[in-house]
Amino acid sequence: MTVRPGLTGCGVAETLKVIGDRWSLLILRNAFHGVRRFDAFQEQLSISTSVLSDRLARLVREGVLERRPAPDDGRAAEYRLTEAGLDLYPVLISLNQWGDRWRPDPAGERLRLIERATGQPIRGAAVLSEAGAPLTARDVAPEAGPALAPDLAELVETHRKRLLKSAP
Amino acid sequence: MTVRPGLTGCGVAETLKVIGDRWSLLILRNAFHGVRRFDAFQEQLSISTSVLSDRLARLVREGVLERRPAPDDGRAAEYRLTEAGLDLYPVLISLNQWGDRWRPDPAGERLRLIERATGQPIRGAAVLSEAGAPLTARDVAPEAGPALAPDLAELVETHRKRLLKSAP
DNA sequence: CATTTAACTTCGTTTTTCAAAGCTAAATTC
DNA sequence: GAATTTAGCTTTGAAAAACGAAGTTAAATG
Repeated sequence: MTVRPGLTGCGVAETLKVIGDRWSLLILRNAFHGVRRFDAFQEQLSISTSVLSDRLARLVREGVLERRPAPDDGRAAEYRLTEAGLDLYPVLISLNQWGDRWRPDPAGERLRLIERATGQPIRGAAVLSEAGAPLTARDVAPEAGPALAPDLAELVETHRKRLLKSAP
Repeated sequence: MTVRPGLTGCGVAETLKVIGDRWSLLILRNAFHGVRRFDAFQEQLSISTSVLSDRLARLVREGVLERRPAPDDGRAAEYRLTEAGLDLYPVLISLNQWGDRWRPDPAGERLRLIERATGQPIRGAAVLSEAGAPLTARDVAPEAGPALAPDLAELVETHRKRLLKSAP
């Protein structure tokens, strides 16, 4: 996970620096399913101890998981989602949604997500307008802010101008 | 990107098989910013030609990008987002949103996303209830469907029972 | 027709990732 | 309280991936 030139200065790149390897998101998926212990993660994912150890340590360092001693066993540790970790929920839900839609399983549904308060299935992840209406990529135009990486900013502005000229 | 045992049978894992490496999401980010040509991707990302070539071919094979001859230059090819590719928009927006919130840049905003129809900034990505209200991870309980990987299903059901016993 | 350009391939090297085995300290069993 | 098991790492040699540089092909340019 070395930092490469040109891969910073954008929210996507910054997030991928934290969870953009092949294991972190699967570890976090399990964390969202209530997994907390080293051996429970390892049992689920067929991941080697060295990699799991490394990934957990990194996620802790990045503030996504919190490591605390297990209350019932002095050897064991619990890894729990922090507020920042919980805030990755839309990422996981949107990944799950895409997989369900574009890589469906002929055997049927994989995961049903139910709103606890009502017992109803949730609608899923969406990009929303200020008014709360769902938006597609075509409905949105990006604008470079002051902190955007310069080469990306140029790209974004070119794209924005092109969008302005085409049909809204 | 070898398929590992136990990393299938879940929407998240299926999606990560397509875009879960270090480059694909950055390539797609640029595609959403209007980049279409091999050399334009390469200029933006500091990626080697061999890896870029491989990733683009994979994304085409997976149905996320479409490769077509460039209309203005017989040598060149254009890589454009397919419907499936456009449908990854919530993934990218939620990644961007997390990066902006938890890895802010002191210099200010990076990317502003504007709804084209209204000119207003968008609200962003969210997980929604059936009624359209935003939900956090704590508001949702997962339920295993018939196609969920068996070991994950066990986990999910355990977690669901635990949730039922705790405060809603 | 010689040169440049777009988009790859190939190749040898460096970097990263991996699985398997070993380690340590706490808990459990006898 | 010695022996064994367990949780959670480290270490290590091997495998995989990514890298840059050079080579390839076919179209465009001059």
